[in-house]
Amino acid sequence: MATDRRLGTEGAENRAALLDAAERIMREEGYAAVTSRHLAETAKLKPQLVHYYFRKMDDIFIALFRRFSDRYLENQLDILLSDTPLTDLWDNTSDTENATLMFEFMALSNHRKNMRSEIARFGKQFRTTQIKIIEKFFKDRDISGKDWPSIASLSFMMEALSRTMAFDKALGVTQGDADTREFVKRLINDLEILPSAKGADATASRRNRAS
Amino acid sequence: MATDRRLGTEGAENRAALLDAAERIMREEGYAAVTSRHLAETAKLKPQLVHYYFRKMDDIFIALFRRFSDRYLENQLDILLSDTPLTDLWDNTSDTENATLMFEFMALSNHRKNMRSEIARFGKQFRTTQIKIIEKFFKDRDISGKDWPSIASLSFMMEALSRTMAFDKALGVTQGDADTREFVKRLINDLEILPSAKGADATASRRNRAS
DNA sequence: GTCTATACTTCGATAGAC
DNA sequence: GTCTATCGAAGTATAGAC
Repeated sequence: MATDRRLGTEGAENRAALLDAAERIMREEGYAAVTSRHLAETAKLKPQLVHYYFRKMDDIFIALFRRFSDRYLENQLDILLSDTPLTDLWDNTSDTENATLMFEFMALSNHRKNMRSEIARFGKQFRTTQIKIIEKFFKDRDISGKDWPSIASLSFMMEALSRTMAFDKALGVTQGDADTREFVKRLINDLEILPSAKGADATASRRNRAS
Repeated sequence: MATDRRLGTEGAENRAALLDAAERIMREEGYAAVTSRHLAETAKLKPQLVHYYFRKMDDIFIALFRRFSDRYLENQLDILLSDTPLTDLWDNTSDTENATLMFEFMALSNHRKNMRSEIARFGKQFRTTQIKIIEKFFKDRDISGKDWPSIASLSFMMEALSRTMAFDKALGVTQGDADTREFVKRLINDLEILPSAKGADATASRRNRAS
């Protein structure tokens, strides 16, 4: 049975190298290309080392996702303090590199079921913060809902549009892309140009963001 | 080298059984689980038959995608003649089964590069028809753009929202989901309730679609 | 026209050496 | 604490039998 087999330490250099390699392979060739041998080769290490640092292949994906999501969520928190949170939120989700990787993780979760809960947890946490950011923004500027969709809905929409745009771009499907980007950017721009209720005039410090 | 090895005929029953099995595996376990042995087992056939009907594993995915996309596009064409094209378009893209499968194909295209062009071609064709449908709808009802986004953009947005909703649902991330669905449904409903310019009153024949 | 026997490649994993 | 020798299982693919 699973004995007391040795395992590499968390801080080890080679461990990080393997994670880096795994991330690269996932992005460039898809999760299914992350095999112990291919991974080792990419990291310029012996294949057996993969199983020294990660007992099972699953563990690589888990560790990699943790590293990815931790960074992502941390990054997202900064937006709470931003002057232009909507723009930042939009740019953050539109980033092709991240979107590609996230896409692979989502696909992976359909293949390795133990990844599901990890990803779902991240997704919820991400959306929750996102909602907080928009809420704060609306409150700061005294923007009321009117016939707008709810904040949660706005949050979802922003994410859906930017994410899909990133996916489509990767595939090469571009109809409606530019128009939508412009439409959203203008909407965001118009909203962010409103002075904050807190007193400080935000418009002065803002660069012109007409795309 | 690649000799004149035999190959099963297109109409063969076992061939269809293999495609069915492949589709099921893809949906339930992800594309990476479609291996010759697992596939054969699912279809209750000997593993070697896989390579009799599909010379390479790639060929299965190509054939499967063709079958899928042909049906999908055919289905989409019917919407052109529908009384309630927006609702149909929305429902069509929201369908979880199809969305899941499409998602897998997209992920697959990052792993098997020869799938990319297939999928991109489908994506473009799908979006093009979608744009035509909305164009026709707007024309029929004399709806003018005003400060609306362009038709291409509307098309993109609808697809993005419904697709993302289907993905998120599969993952279990639901914040903003219900609100958005309601928001879009109401929007669609309001638009479709307008009488067609062609004379015939469409509203009479329509069921009440308030979710 | 349909299927099987078989070869060869790659994968994940562990026990044990340094 | 780090790495290697090695194994059994699973993967793709082809030549040849029915």
